[in-house]
Amino acid sequence: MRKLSELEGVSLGLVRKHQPCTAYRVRCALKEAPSSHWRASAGSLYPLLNRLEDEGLIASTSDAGDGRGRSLLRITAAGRRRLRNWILSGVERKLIASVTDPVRSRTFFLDSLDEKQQVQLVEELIAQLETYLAETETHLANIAGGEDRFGYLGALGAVTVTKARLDWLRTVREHLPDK
Amino acid sequence: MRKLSELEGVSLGLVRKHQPCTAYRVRCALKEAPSSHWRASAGSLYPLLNRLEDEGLIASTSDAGDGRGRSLLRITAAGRRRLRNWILSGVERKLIASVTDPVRSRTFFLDSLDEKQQVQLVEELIAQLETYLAETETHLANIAGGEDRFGYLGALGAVTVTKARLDWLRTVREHLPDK
DNA sequence: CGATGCATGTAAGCTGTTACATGATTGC
DNA sequence: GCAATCATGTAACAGCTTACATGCATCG
Repeated sequence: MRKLSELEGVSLGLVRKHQPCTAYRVRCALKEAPSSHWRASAGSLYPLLNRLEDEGLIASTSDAGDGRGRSLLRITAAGRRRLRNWILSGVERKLIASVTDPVRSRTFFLDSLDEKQQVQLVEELIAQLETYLAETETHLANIAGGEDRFGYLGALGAVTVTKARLDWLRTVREHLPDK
Repeated sequence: MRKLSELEGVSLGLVRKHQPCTAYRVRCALKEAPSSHWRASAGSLYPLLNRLEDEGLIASTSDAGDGRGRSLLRITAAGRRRLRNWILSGVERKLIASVTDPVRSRTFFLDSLDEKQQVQLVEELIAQLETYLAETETHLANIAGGEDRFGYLGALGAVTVTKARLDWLRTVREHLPDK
């Protein structure tokens, strides 16, 4: 039984959460959250969902009441088992440590810039991260009080981590000379 | 002038930091930090560095004193310009927001598990993250006091974010029933 | 009746991985 | 002399992206 990729796991979970729903709906769900890493391009999602259907993890029924040839997706019993399996696979060391951050990657080489540029860049990054933090907080506020407890907790994670990144960037700023 | 990929930017920065050094040395540098996302497989790095050389961003001189056919890499003036360019590209919204976290992705669908499994998984994740945090802290302590200021600040970022993820996971635990 | 959104898909490409293969050097 | 490390590379594939293409539905 092959391992599900990250996008496959997330997509399967979203089908379960929104079922019955179209593939298009899953795409939108992937794009809704500001913290979502996925571009959820049509080019990845449609073949991916077809693959999951071929493996019997989701089932589709064509919607007779709609002329757009759309099909409604549902997770199957086998799909639920595989989803649980995918969730439990999250304890692997490799996954725990695989948090990427392009901002942090660049910080390592900040001494390539002269001091004036360093200050300018870091301050700009702080401003951008503040905007992004506000977006994640708004999103969190929007889903607060809803019935999706774990959706809320996930969004809370995005806010918490963004705050930490911002704190850290401010520390970096303090290590640079004043203007 | 094509855009450098993340790994290209990081590799170019590492050549600059460790020059003159072998490609193998760059690979090791990528694997040293516990927070490094990159597997830095030979299959990606060697072709990548050859590409950077073809574009004149790094220069190699074969080491006559070594029979292993190894070559020593240095960054060129054009390479330094491109590296600065890559660092400054970090302010793009797309990059700011592209922080992936497989643990968080899975949290969204935790209601697929029964409560007992939820508690067990989250506690296991907390334990794993604690171990990982200890690794990043050890690494930070190892490079503290060295002359690489931004290397230290980058590693500090990894520790800060890991602490935040752990805090958040403990909050998730509190939302689950007691044992 | 035209713009926007819903809905699905293909083709080509980018960026990285794993697995395999080779050989020299160094230290015990 | 044998194992571990240094050193470089190729082939196949995985996973996702962008760009393109198509067409119906809905609302003003």
